[in-house]
Amino acid sequence: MSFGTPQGEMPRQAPIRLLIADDEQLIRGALEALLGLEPDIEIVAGADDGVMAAELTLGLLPDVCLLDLEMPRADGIEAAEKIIAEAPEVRVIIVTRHARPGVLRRALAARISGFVPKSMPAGELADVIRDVAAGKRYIDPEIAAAALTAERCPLTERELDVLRVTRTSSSVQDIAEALFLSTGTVRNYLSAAMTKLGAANRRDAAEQAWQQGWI
Amino acid sequence: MSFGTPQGEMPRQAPIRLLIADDEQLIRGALEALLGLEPDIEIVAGADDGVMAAELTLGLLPDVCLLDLEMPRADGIEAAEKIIAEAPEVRVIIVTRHARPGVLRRALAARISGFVPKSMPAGELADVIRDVAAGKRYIDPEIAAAALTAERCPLTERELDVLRVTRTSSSVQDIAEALFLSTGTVRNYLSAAMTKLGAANRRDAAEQAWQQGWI
DNA sequence: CGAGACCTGTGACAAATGTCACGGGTGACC
DNA sequence: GGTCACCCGTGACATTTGTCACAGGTCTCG
Repeated sequence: MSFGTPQGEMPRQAPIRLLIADDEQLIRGALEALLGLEPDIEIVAGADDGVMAAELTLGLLPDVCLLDLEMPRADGIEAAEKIIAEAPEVRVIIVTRHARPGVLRRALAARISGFVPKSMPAGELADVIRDVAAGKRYIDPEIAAAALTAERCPLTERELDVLRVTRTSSSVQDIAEALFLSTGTVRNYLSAAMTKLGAANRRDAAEQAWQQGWI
Repeated sequence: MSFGTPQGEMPRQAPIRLLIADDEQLIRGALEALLGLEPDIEIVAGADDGVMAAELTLGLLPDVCLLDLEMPRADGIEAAEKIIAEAPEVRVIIVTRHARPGVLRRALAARISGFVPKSMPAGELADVIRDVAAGKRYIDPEIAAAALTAERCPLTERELDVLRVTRTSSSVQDIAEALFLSTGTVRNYLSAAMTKLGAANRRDAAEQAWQQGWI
């Protein structure tokens, strides 16, 4: 378009090399179309899941990775951890549908550079990518505020374990077997968690903990 | 681009007028970018939810509506029902993340013209839109096969009602109050549904019925 | 060392849940 | 008219779940 002619006060010589990971092909293709319109962004690869995203990233070393949070095999944060551990110069942006406060904390702990919800206007995404490529950070202000006002987790490690399994088990018996505990112990943990969270039953408690991003 | 010059054997005079509804702005914007690249497609509006989609459609009368299934206020099928009832000449395509067999049946009953999963390659979407605009139908073959092999619902109307409420209520008492029934009756319906579905508890039964698209 | 938090377990109890048998009512279909 | 499916309810029963008190173990911190 502009034959590389500098336009702004700080022109970037090479285009920003971008990798996009999203398990929904339609969405990934649409994002590629959206960002492909930007002259200073070059899409170098697309990935279907977290494992593939990490592998491609470590091979191609793009400037920026756009990772969906919900993906098979490895979620966006797991992929980000692997990427940043082995190629810390790559900047990672997490995109998510349901932004839970605790997830942002997990993402920040993984040292990601950007965190945006899918509710963000499409026109702003390219600017976020440019900021991140330039070494800045971008955290969605709504989610950041929610994460700051959210109280920290009152549950113990074991209570969290039990709630985690609760989400996929139907009976206390199942939970106990999965964790190699007696049913009585499981019920004690569940009762404690329910009391702390003010939940009426274990499923509500597990749902609350999930919403908060604690599990 | 082509100044209206016929290019194919059956050139369409005017571009296809398209409305896109998706509650996630980023996705909607990306789809607009993707489809905006097609010279024969003109995006006339975007909507954030099902109610807004129906209102805009009835006002603008686009050729084709692309509706996300999961939306606030009214889901894609509810919006499609309203649109097709009042403006049957508008073609509707439903796009969905989790394609459950029963949902396809509901969508077909609403007389939609297209049904595509978000796992579809982005490049094919424009072709589907063209086919649909030309009066054809496009149903994703995977989902169609699943819908044909899926057995039909063994549950009675009332059992389905109870399972529907079960998904959002925590106790039998709540379900009974929501449906103006006695708790005993609710437990009987639940027991019957659980037996028919081979579920261990009411939540599993509700989950199964949901997965099948029966509720 | 003592206090306190956490992990794990038991036993007892009340409430919620699921199962079963049974009753009466309606409406459709043969 | 009889049969059948469905709707709605009751009552009795076993199981599951949630609550509570308590107890022994580890580990950390002052």
